[in-house]
Amino acid sequence: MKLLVADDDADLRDLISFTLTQAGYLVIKAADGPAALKRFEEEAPDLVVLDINMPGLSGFQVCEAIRRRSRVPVMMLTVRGEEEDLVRALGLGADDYLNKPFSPRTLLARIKALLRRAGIENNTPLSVGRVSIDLEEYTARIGTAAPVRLTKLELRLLQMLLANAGHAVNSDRLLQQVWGHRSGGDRQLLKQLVHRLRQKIEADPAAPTLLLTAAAGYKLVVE
Amino acid sequence: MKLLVADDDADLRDLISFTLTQAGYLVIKAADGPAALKRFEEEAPDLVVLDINMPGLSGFQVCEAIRRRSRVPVMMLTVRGEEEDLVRALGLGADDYLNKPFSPRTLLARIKALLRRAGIENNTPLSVGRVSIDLEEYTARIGTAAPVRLTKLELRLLQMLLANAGHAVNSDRLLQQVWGHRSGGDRQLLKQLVHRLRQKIEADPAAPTLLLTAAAGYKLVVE
DNA sequence: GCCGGCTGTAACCGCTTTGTTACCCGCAAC
DNA sequence: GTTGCGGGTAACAAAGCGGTTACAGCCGGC
Repeated sequence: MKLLVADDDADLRDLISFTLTQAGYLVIKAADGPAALKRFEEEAPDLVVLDINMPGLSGFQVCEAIRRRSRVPVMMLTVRGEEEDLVRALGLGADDYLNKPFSPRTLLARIKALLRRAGIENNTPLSVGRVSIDLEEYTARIGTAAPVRLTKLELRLLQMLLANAGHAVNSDRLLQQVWGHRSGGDRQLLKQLVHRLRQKIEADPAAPTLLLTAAAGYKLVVE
Repeated sequence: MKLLVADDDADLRDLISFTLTQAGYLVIKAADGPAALKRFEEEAPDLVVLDINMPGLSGFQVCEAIRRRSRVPVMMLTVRGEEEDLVRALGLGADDYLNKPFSPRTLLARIKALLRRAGIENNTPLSVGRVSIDLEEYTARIGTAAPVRLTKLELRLLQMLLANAGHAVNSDRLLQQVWGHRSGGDRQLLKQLVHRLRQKIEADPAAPTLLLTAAAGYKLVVE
C-alpha cells in the first residue's frame, strides 16, 4: 500500500512518514505542491495526505489536479478553526481532513478508515501523447487504433512506463513497481511481460517503435 | 432521504434537525440510546447521526447494535480531544465523526459526503435507462418486461451497480457494500450472487447483455 | 413438525493469466 | 574462434478466476 505525503514542514513530514512506515505502508514524500503532483504521477499512490499550506501549489490546487484524473482518497491537513478551508477542501473532493496538531495515532486511525472505506480503488484514464490507458476498462489505446485489452500486470507495466514517458525506467524499479518486492534477480519475468505487452501494442512486435529497450531498462516513446 | 439523529441534548438535537430539514432531509429524532435503536428499527433511516454520550445506551453501543444488522452510514458526534472515543468509534464501524462543537455547515458537508460515498446520495437514481428498481417492492424491471422479484442481497447488488451505471465497480467494493465487512477473500459469494441475479434479469443468462463482467469487477450496461 | 425460499459453501470445468524453462541470436571480451 | 552475457522468443506448467451445478443450513410460514 503506497501513500503520498505532501507537507512543506520537514519535521512533520518525517513524523508522518515514520508513523506510516511503522504501520507497514510504503511512503512517498513531497515537500511542495509541484513535487506532490509529480510524485503522484510517478508513483500512483493509493492515498494522498496533503497539507493545505505549501509553496508552489497549495493543497487545494493539488487536490483539484489530482481529482481531475483520479479518485484516490485524499486527506487534507488543516489548521484548527479555519472552517472555510475545511468546507472548501471537502468541496474539492477531499475525503477527509485532520486538524493540526494531531497525534500520530489519530492520523493512522483515520487513514485506515479512509482506505477501508475506499476499498482501494483506482479509476484513472491516463494519457500521454499517442498512448492512453484506461484503468477501469483495463485497456490501452495507441493513437487512433482500437483499444486493446491488457492484463493486470501488462497494465501496471504500461502505467509505470507512461508515468515516465520518454525516459528510461530501470528494470529493478519496474520489477519493484509491478510485482511489489521481488528480489532483483528475476529479469525473466520482466522480459516476458515486455514481450507480451509488445505483442499487444506494437504494430510490428519484432521491431518495436513504442516500447523500446534502453540501457538497464525500458522506455516508452510517445511522439 | 431519511436521517436519524440521536442526541440527549435537546438544543443540539433541534439545531441539527433544523439544519438537515432545511437541506431537504427527513429527520427522525431520538433522545437516548434505546429510543435511537427503536426508531432505527421502525424507520430504517438512510443515515444515522449518533452522539456518543447518551443515557440508556451509549453511542458506541447503539452503533454496534446497528452494525450488527445494517451497513447504513453512521456518523458519531464526539468531544474534541477524546481520541480514545474516536478510535473506538471507527473500530466499531462508524463511517465518520464530528467533533463538538461543530458548525451546521460542516455537519451538512460531511453528511453529504457520507451519502455520496455510500452510493445513496439524494439523487441516486432508482432508474437508469432500461433498468429500474423498486426498493419497497423488492423488484426490478428491465425495459418493458414484467417486474422481477429480487431478494435483499440481489437488490442491494443491483442498486450498487445502478448507482454506477455504465462504470465498472470493483469486486472488493461490491463485497464491502453488499455484505458489509467481508475482507477481500470471499469472491465466491459475489460470484454466486451475480449468477443468481443474472438468472432473474437477463433474457439469456448465459450471454449477459446487462450485467457484464468487467476487469476486476462488474458493470451494468443501461443504454 | 413440514415446506419453500434465501444464503453460504464446496466442487468442477474451461479459459486466461502468470511463472518457468529452454533455446536462439548478436555482440563484446578474451 | 570461443565464451559469456543480455535480450528476444517459444513452449509448457501452474495458478487464478469466472461460470456453473449441487447441496446444506437457516428461517419464516403453514
